[in-house]
Amino acid sequence: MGVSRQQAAENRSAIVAAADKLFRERGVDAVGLAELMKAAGFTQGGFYNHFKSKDALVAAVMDKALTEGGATYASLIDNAKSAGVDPVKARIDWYLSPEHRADIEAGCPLSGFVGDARRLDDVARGAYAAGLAMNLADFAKIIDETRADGANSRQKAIAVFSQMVGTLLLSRAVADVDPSFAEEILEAGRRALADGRTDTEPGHRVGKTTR
Amino acid sequence: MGVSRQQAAENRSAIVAAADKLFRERGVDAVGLAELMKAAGFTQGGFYNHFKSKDALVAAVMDKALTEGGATYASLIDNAKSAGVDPVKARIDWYLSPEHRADIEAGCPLSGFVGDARRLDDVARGAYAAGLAMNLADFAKIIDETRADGANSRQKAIAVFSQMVGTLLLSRAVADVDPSFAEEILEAGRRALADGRTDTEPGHRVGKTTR
DNA sequence: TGTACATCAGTGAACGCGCGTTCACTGATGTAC
DNA sequence: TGTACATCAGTGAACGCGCGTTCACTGATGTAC
Repeated sequence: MGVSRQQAAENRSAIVAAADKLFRERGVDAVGLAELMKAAGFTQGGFYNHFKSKDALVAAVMDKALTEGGATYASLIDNAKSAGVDPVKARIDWYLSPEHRADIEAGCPLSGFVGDARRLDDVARGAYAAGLAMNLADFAKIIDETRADGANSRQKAIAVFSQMVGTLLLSRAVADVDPSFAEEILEAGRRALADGRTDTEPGHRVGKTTR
Repeated sequence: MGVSRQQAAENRSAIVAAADKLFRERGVDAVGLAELMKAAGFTQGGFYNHFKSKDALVAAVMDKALTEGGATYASLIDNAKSAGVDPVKARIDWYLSPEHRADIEAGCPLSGFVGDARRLDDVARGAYAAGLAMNLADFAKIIDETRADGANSRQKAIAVFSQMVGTLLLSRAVADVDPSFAEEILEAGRRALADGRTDTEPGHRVGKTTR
């Protein structure tokens, strides 16, 4: 239909954004290209002007979701710091909130795709692994900066993030069927991380924090 | 072809077993009934003698995997107890082993299906939630029985299990692409749970356990 | 700056293929007498 | 216990459908002169 190069680039982004949303919601296999292109506001045939295959789109989605996720985190942490709030606690509280559990589409892609990553093609799996590595490095850096005892900050970052991911996923898996069970899981995760943070907290604060 | 009732029941089990394996490996959507029936040793048409739809099979798989998973756990714990080993530690060590990470097909179905559970139909989701509830109740009971301070055993069981699931899934997600990263994740999870067990350990043992 | 043409992001129909499901048929198993 | 028949787990071909992908075509954008 004749479209400027800039418009074409924006259209490509719209396709990736629609795919990101639909893939997390229903899984990559369950979303067809016709439906996807329609959701992005186009007709089916245009897809191959932007991507050479569905796999290429999946890789692009992975890349965008994980890069963008990093940026979202960074601003969350900056806000927490400038508001004088403990950025580690801010991150955990957001991660294990009912809001984040409900918002799969815009939530953490590392959780959203963790079950699928293993089954995707090489490029997409590489993007996932790179995104996770970046996220953990960020997290370890924050722990280093805000904790008196920064020793083993990377190991702590991995352990805390694993706890966050496991808690969120289990809570999500049962949320539709048994909401109070889902809430109990979230709460147990929050408490464990609050208690566990005696390890990673500044020396003068020990024990539970009140919420 | 004329087959006894008992043989038919065994054949049904073979279909469920093949589906369990294939669904975990590649995802429910990626496995077709023709391929599935062939893997179980039958032709495509026979499927509907046993299940009224693919969704019904999914529910049956979920039910079988989670019930059976409970039984496997129980025997693991019994063995640990009779060998004089801490059953909580035995469970964690097995869960976060490279062997369990590699063995998705026969491993913990709560991890194997956690990413998919949300997207399955009501019956399958219900089976998943019930399986998780049973597993956590079991785990809490073991903590109660083996720990001096059994207070909040259910909350501890949830938190520890979430950590196990998150660690295993993240490790699995990057295992193909970056094996040493995957190993680092597993190790960080093991250490966190060993340290964290100061909470759930008998009073006279505090601090890291050597491995 | 204006004209002529190549580019390429769109459209929408069509392709072959494999999906879940249905069907007519087979023949040993299980039942009735 | 033996015979006659109904049952039903198998087979394998066929169904319509939606999938990922390809194609011929359109026409505004972008480029060459």
